Amino acid sequence: MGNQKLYKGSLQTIILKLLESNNKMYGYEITQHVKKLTKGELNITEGALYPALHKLEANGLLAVEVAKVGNRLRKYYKLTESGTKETVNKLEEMQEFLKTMQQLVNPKFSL
Amino acid sequence: MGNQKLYKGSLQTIILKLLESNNKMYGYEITQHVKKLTKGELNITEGALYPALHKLEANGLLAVEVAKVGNRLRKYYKLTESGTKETVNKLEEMQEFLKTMQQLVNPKFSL
DNA sequence: ATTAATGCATTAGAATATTATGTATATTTG
DNA sequence: CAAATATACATAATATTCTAATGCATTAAT
Repeated sequence: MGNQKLYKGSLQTIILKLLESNNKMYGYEITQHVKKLTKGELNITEGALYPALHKLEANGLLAVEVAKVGNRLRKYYKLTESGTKETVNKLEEMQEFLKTMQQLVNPKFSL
Repeated sequence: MGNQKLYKGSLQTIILKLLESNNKMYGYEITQHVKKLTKGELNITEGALYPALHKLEANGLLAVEVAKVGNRLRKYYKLTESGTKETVNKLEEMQEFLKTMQQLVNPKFSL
């Protein structure tokens, strides 16, 4: 790793995209999913994840559904209607960002 | 804009890449260059730029060369040897990051 | 002559993350 | 079966990095 800081600012978008694809997920599941998807490159820490989830919930983009599995608590998050719309925006912004950054650092171009 | 926060963490890399391409640049020049290159999408503020430049300098990646243009002060920054090496690393990390993020948000894939 | 642009810089505050810590249950392994 | 690891939530202290605001001074444009 070492480039963790590049991911700063993209956590919300990542969470929203995951929930768009998977309908509902719980916190721990998200961290493991992302770890696997990125082959260990991105490790979401709890200190980042839970505040992010709570904020998205407070902003009305996510809804919570508590489930009891065995004797353990699990909080499933899913997109609200508003969250689904916002996901589209955030993904567009991300694509725009990636395109721009790609241009900026492309070794083929002299800036 | 609105997606400025996505650029968080990538400023150093952007600066290094610009200096790799242009040999030497001064602060204001960097902001204008980036603004133009990104068609106004990324506006580097002074409060972000100067601390970043000073930090890169303190870390030995940049060297300063003061010039007087007319009656005005100008500080040209250029890569040191160590800075040139670090630029390669940072650009590799950035490419890795962009690739990973691209996968994460690619609408073709269900995560 | 006033405004906008150029050029440096710092400070207060916000946002976002890392690291450490806390609590508790469930599973694996020696 | 005991200990370690994994699962699952969460918060607090701290660090980093940025925006917004402010400040100073020179130069160009209207």
